[in-house]
Amino acid sequence: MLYSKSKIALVDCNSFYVSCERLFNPSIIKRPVIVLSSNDGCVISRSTEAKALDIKMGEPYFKVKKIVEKNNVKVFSTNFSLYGDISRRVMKTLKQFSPQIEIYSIDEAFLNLTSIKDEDLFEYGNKIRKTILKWTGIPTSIGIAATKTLSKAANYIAKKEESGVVNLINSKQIDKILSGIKISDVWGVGRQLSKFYIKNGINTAYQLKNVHNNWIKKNTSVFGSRTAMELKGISCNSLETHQEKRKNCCVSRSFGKKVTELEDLKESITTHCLNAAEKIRIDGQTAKKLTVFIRTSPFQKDNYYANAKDIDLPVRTNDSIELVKQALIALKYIYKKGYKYQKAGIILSGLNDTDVYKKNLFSLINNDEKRSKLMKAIDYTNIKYGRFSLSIAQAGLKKKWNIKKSYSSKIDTACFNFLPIIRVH
DNA sequence: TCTGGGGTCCTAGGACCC
DNA sequence: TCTGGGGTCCTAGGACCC
Repeated sequence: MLYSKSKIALVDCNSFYVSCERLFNPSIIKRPVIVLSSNDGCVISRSTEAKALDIKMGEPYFKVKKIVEKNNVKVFSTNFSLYGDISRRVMKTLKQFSPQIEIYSIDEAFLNLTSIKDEDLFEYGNKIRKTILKWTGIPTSIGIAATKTLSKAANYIAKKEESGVVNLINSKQIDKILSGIKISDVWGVGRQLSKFYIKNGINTAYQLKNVHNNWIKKNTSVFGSRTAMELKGISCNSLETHQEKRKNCCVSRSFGKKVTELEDLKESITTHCLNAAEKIRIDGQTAKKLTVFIRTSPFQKDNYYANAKDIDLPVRTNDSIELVKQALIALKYIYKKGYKYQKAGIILSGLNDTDVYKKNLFSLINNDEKRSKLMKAIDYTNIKYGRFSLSIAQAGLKKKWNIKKSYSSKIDTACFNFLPIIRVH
């Protein structure tokens, strides 16, 4: 008989971006708060109070503006460097509770709690929660179960419970809890699968758990059957405790206002390319292929245009200057006059460690070394003196296409001026 | 007027080989 | 007129995640 003894906790930060903003602005703790995506486009984080006002996740900001104004909702533009920094603090704290941790996203992590006794799990979850709150100020919810999918489900329920912790190990409530979870809310079941399941009379997590294996295997992908198995308590997704390096690196942005000129597109592609190149250099990687893409707004059906161009790099590289050169060649291939462009981006792919770097016949050895030193100098300067202290002229200085950011808290955790002030009398 | 960004994995089908 | 069979590798596109 298959029996899984593993105990996995999913720790998930509540309304993470909102909680980060609240750290530096306690006056908004009880108020409805939302955080917007890049360009102030969509709602990507909502406080409980904002959820209660029926502001939906992912909704375009202009559609909820009325609710926002009427209810005095506090609005923030994204501040990703802040969220990244707080995230690192949370994860560092979590590691103390289990060295076997998989950082799953900026605001959640799976922990292996197999070494904790069953009867102590709930209390242990509580302790994790309290410590994270005390040390970082971030509220969390914790779901504990035998598989990742079940711990996700437990977490989903924990979000709604006062205690913030739900433990399904040895629980007699599992089936009851799964009955209360809509099929579309199951981890791994997206839009398409939901539609398919509902068509076949499967409406809850509990029903999916009880569907016969053969039917699942015949009608869905391995993905589908893994999810169903995990609901039964049989682990199919193991904990990935060491972080793999990324395989692709994409940097893209929508424009603050529509762009028509090649010159502006060149500036933005150059800027994105420099960012992407810096990212892969930091990870010690080089790219084999580069893709540039541009498109008009997909919501504007008339005169829509989207295109992408791949370039196989003659030599795998992370050299900004070489990458920009190739990116601009790619851009010229796909640029067409007469369109109002909404977004542009670049993808570096086929990433590999720099030491796998194989010089081929076309590489000029001396030049490579000089360039590599130059890149190191650029990265060092930009880390020390701030982003874009050193750039190349093609990236432009005016950047009139640059993104909108009207509601930024401008908090920078690397800057003393933003430290909260505590007055002691 | 205004609709994010960055990832991963799976699969089908084509290219290629013997 | 008749046009194999089986295997691997690669990639684009779809689906999913946060």
